[in-house]
Amino acid sequence: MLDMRTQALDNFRRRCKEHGLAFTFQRQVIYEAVVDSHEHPTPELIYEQVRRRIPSISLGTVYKNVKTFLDTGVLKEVTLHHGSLRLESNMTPHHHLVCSSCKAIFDIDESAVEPVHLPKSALLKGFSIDQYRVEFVGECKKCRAARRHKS
Amino acid sequence: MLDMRTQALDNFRRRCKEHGLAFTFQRQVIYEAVVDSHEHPTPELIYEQVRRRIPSISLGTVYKNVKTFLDTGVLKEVTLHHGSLRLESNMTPHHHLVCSSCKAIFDIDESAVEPVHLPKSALLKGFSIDQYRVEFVGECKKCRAARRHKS
DNA sequence: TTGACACTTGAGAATGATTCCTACTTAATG
DNA sequence: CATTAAGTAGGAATCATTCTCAAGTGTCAA
Repeated sequence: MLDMRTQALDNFRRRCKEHGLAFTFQRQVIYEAVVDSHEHPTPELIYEQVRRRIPSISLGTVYKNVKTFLDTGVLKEVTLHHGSLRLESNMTPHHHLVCSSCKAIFDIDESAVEPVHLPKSALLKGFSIDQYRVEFVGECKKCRAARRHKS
Repeated sequence: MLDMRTQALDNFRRRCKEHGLAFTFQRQVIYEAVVDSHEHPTPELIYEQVRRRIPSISLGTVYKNVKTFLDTGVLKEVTLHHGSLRLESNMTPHHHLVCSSCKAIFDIDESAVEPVHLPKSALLKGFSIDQYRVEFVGECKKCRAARRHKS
C-alpha cells in the first residue's frame, strides 16, 4: 500500500522531469485525481477532488496545470472541439477528418470507410447504440505548410 | 436561380411545420447560413453571416434558434462534449462509448474494434493522419431506465 | 547546503460563450 | 381579422476559462 503510493509519487516525479516540469505537490495531486477518476472528468470535478487533499488549492491552479499537462502531453483531451458549439447540417451518417492544429473539420462520406462493428463490451454494459462515427485526427495541408515555414 | 431560392424557402417552411416550429425569416436565414457554410460553424460565425442579411438580428436569437434546431433534430452538433473540457489519462489508443443523454464517456479497448483503414479522400486533401478514434453514441443503462420511469 | 532565479501558487479581476429575462412583435389558427 | 401562443431584440446574468500580480517554492550550480 505504502509502496504503491511511493512508487506512484516517484513515477510522477520522473514524468515531470522528463517533460521539464517542476515537481509540486499540487501537480501531483491534480494528476492523481485525473488518473483515479475513470469518468473523463472536467477541471471543475478535478478541483472538487483535489480540494479534499489540498483545501487551499485554487481553481486557477487546477486549470493552469491541466493546461500544462495538455501542452506537454502528460494528459489528453477527449475532444478537440470543446469551447464552442460546432454545427452540422448534414444529417446523414458520415465521418470526420479533424485538423489538430486549426481544428478544421472535413466530412468524409460514410461509404469511404468500411463498416465498424459494435464491440461486445458495449452491449455488455447495457448500452443501446444509435450510431458511430470515426474521427480521423491529423494535420491539414495549410497547417503543415505553415509549420514548415516557421522551422 | 430564383426557383432554387423559392424551393429552398418552401422546403424550410415545410420542415418547420413538420417539427412544429413557427416559420420566421430569422429562422430561415439562420438555417440557410448553417447549410451554406461548409465549415461546421460556431453560433458566433452564423451570427456574422446572418447579420449581412438581417443587420438587426441579435446574437441571442441565433443561439435560441440553434438550440431549437438541435432539440427538434433539424441540426446536429459535432461533439456532445463542447461546453467543458473533458480529460483523458489513458494515453494509449482506444475508442469511446458516449451516452447522448448524460454525456458519460466509457473507454473501449482498441483491440475490441477491428482496424479502420484511412479513406483515400483524406489523403487526397493533403492531410497527414496521426490517429483515429471511433465514437459509439447511444444511451447508457441508467439513462434508459430513467427515461422509462418517466413515460 | 545555499543563494539566485525562474517557475508556481492563490486570489481575484477579466474575458468569452451561452442562457435568461422582459417588453414588444409577429405567425398560426379558426 | 382577432386571439393567442410563439418569437424577437437587447441587455443582464451565468458559467467556463484565462489573465494578472504579489508572495512563495523548486531547481541547479557553486
